[in-house]
Amino acid sequence: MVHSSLPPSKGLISSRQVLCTGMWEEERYPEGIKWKFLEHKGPVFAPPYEPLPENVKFYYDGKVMKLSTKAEEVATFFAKMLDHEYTTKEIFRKNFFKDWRKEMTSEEKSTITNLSKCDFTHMSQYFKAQSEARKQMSKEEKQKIKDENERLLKEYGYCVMDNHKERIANFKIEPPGLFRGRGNHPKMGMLKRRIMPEDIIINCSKDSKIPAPPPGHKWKEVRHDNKVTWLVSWTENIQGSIKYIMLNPSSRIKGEKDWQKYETARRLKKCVDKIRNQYREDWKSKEMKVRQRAVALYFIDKLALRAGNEKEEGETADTVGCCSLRVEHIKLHPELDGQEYVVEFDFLGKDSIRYYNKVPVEKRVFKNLQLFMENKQPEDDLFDRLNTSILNKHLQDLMEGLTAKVFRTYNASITLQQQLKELTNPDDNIPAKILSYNRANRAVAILCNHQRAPPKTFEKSMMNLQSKIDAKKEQLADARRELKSAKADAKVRRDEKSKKIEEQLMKLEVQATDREENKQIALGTSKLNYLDPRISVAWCKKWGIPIEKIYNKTQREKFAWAIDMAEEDYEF
DNA sequence: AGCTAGACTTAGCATGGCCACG
DNA sequence: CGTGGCCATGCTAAGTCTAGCT
Repeated sequence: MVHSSLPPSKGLISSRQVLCTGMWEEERYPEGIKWKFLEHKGPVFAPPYEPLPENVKFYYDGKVMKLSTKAEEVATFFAKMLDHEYTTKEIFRKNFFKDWRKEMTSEEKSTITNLSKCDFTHMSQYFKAQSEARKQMSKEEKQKIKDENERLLKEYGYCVMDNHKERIANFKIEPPGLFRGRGNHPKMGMLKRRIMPEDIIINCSKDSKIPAPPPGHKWKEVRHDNKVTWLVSWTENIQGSIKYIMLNPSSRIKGEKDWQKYETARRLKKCVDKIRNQYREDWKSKEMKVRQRAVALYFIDKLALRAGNEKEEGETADTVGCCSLRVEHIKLHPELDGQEYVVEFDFLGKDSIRYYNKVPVEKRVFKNLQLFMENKQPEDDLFDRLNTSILNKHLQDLMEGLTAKVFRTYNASITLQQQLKELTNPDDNIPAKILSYNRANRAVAILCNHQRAPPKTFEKSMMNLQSKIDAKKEQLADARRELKSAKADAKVRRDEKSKKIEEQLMKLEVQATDREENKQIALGTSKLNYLDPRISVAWCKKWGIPIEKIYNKTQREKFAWAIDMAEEDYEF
């Protein structure tokens, strides 16, 4: 209804044909041109601050204090987070207080000198009551909000890029608030300021209807850059980085890019043996730089580690990837649990997610690691002669378009394909086959270290499921007893009933197994970002599994190109 | 060669709507 | 008819990588 005026396949099929000849870029969009026409309505700004009602009080040092609007707004950000552990953290409090004071009037600044004397509890209670009231709203009131959201989406949520009406991913500007980084972030608690039209750069085509800034305001800039895909950008004040409004994954421009990514990974498949032989040779190189590069690449390939760019110290949480590993992140065990040459990894990766793994490696790798660690302090770089730029330049020489992250995509996708082959039992019914699919998916998630903390309700929900299973077992026993005692003419019907219950039981048991195995593993990220969707589509076709069992609505939209093009014999 | 800005992908967590169940 | 749990979705932080500069 709302998406492209053309079926999703149309543009893609024609570009596939040109892509295969390597002409796609040149033919449709010469030299990095991303579009010819781009029209949109601009961003939706965060709602303005609504001052608190008079009866909601803030107390300083036990006394009521009326705050200026600006100071009050920032105070409400803190009050809304009061239940969170991080409002007790020193860094969070220090950063918050510093930024809050900047918003205060000079009188406020001279009075409010100690955060510990600030009492936000009344404000906090007010917000809790508000959110409670929101939950208690009548159907009509809720519907009204829903309608308004839909209207907003309809007006601002779409753009026209070339001949397609496309969904925009994030057309709402991020509201102001307190920055919460992941892990031990040095900037946690800082004030994320309100974005104004004057901060906004609009990107659209010259011949489009240019979006109007809100009354009384101006855009920072309107530009017409068709070498980029974004519609709107602004500079964020915490890290000083640029934020963008871009298209939804279902859009042509994102879909084609995604497809290209998997095609690059498939090209790696063709030369990965050669590359592996090469880096194994390089373990013996006379040059330290070459050895380090070769060992790092081995880790990236074998363990699906991220590249590991350098980060500015003190600006972000202390996390690492392969090239930025430090001596303190690995332990060498000449022998461990009956295995030789074991490397024990323990470090924080992206999003401060812990990577912990004990890996037996080849003797040569082990000896090299010992060499790299000689005469170094724990906080020294393991690969002191290497960085991602050097590594990627090397990879580029091995294969056009090859970078470190392609190994993750390649290894994830090839693992899924292998595991599906290995685990799918042709005689299984649909739920059992889906369990096999999820297990294959799980193997990938483990490889990519996509872990999650077990859901808070995990134990409880497992118990609920188990009691459902027990009840179903009872029901089955009853049905069987009835079957036995039934008269001949009722037997067939009774038998059918037992069969149906049996199937339901089986389904529940499969569900329990799946959930148990999935306790600490997140499948979503690999499914969305690493697994060539054509593998899954082909598998569904081959075994007669409805695609809806594997991909939800959003995922089907994102992977429309694959659903459309992959046949059951597709090979990654 | 090294550095930084810029553009784009990948990531986990919070939220809220919906549906099964009592 | 209300409630509790689950999953889809939204949000935005945090990575990767390139291009362009010095």
